[in-house]
Amino acid sequence: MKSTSPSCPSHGSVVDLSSLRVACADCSLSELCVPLGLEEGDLDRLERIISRGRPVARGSRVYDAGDAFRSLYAIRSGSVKIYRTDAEGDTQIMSFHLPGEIIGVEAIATGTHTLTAEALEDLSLCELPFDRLDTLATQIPNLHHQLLRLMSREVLIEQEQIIVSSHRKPEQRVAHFILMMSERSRLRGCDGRCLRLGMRRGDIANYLGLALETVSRQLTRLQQAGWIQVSNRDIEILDLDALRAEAGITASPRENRHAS
Amino acid sequence: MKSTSPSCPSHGSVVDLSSLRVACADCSLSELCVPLGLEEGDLDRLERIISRGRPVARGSRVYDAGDAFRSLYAIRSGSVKIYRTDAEGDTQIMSFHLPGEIIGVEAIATGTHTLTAEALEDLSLCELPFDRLDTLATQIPNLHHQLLRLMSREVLIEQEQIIVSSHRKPEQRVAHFILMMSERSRLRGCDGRCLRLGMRRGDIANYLGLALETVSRQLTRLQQAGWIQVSNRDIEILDLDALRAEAGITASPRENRHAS
DNA sequence: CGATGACTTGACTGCTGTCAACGTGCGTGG
DNA sequence: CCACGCACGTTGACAGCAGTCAAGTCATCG
Repeated sequence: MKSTSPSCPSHGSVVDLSSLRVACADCSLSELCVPLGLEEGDLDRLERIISRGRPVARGSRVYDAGDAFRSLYAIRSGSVKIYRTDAEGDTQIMSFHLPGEIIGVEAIATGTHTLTAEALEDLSLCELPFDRLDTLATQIPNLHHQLLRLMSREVLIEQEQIIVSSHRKPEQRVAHFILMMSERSRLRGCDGRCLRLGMRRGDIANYLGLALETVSRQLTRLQQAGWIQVSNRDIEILDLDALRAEAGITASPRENRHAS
Repeated sequence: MKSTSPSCPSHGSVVDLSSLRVACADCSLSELCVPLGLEEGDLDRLERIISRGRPVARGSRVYDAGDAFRSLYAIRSGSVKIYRTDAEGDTQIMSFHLPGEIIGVEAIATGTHTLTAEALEDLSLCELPFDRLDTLATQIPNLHHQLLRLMSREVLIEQEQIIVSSHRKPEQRVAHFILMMSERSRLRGCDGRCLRLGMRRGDIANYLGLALETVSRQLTRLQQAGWIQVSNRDIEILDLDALRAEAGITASPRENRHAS
């Protein structure tokens, strides 16, 4: 089962540390992040409240369920899994997040985190204190809109997940998962054909509501069909159209989901 | 299989038409709706942009997928199902909504409705033009917060649904569904022990990602166990604790989900 | 009162979860 | 540098449950 390992430069190389101090305007992720659509001066004011480059080691938490909600976080590098632990002690993974994405939104309503965000790899984050962000939003209409859109987008993403996890069969879920991650990688500037999954098979299975073995079997099935090339946690997409067909994707407004 | 029909006054009697013109402050649903937390004067300004009492006949649409997004709608009476139709023509029900709840939030990000909202019964709605609401929100910080919380709550609700539909077994899904609807009825002032479901079995099945027959079987099973009493679309809850146990509910922050 | 659609119940099949064994890669320590 | 151990991943066997198909019952409305 040894195969030509899909070797993409992707994010094996973490963001250069020297870049951690750059301004939002110069950040390679700025198009994905909050500043979108802001004027020069407004951007300045926003930047003043953001603290950049907070590092989080793999396995550590960005925030824990039960923590008071203080900030949103923008991921600069690394990836995050967000999960909920119920009273029985089962954990249920709600989402994975890649650089350029903003996490913490779900806590705005309650003021308390109900979910836990854990680093799948070493992270670097930008912290956006919410009270100040909120105050600023009342002064900068564009920022206000950006916040609303951010949350509305979250709703859309979750709707997609509801459909996938309640109406799709295992093969469709796995294919969809690969496509989704690929698409989001592409937004970050990666190839899109190649992706490195930061999470274990069990995490994927949990996220998709499947058994670990089912995910594994589907991956080998997709590989045997020639649609993808799997090597450990690296996946190369060989036949995008076939995968799309497999996922049951037709003409959904995909560009609206993780891009702005 | 004929049974003592659970006869609750609930919303068999629709809201008195004469009440449709009342101000938000006098509306029995005001605690569930936007005005929450607003000052006297602010409420006035908000009310001026709301048009009240738009009727929608059962089976008609409040908005259609593809429509331009113009307004949010608060439900005054009746119930709504919101669904998505994919390119294969399959419809997938995303949510049901009861009086006091606000629909349309998911379209804010894109500016276009991606879902269709259809009346399960005759409806009366309040329309909240979004551009004016949005403008007002920049002037009234509390309204701005209320909008954010509204959307964040939507995120929480959908998270719950993701968990239920991807991690729970059929018996848990059905039990959970009954509890959820009951809880939301209770917020509207109904008994909570009795509820009338406006939707068909097929709708419930679609929503929960199950086969129609599975829903039916689970309902009869719950009835045979003595937890509930089913009579057509009326359901009476006989043993709340047993149902909760069945649903796998333990100590989730339930009060944060549909209440403010 | 009949027709139509909604719901229930039954029989059966296929798929997915579970359990279990085996393979593989990686890091550690000798 | 190699050997070992451990965690992760894959593969196989099997059983149970949910989906499908089909028939039958019930409610609603003209």
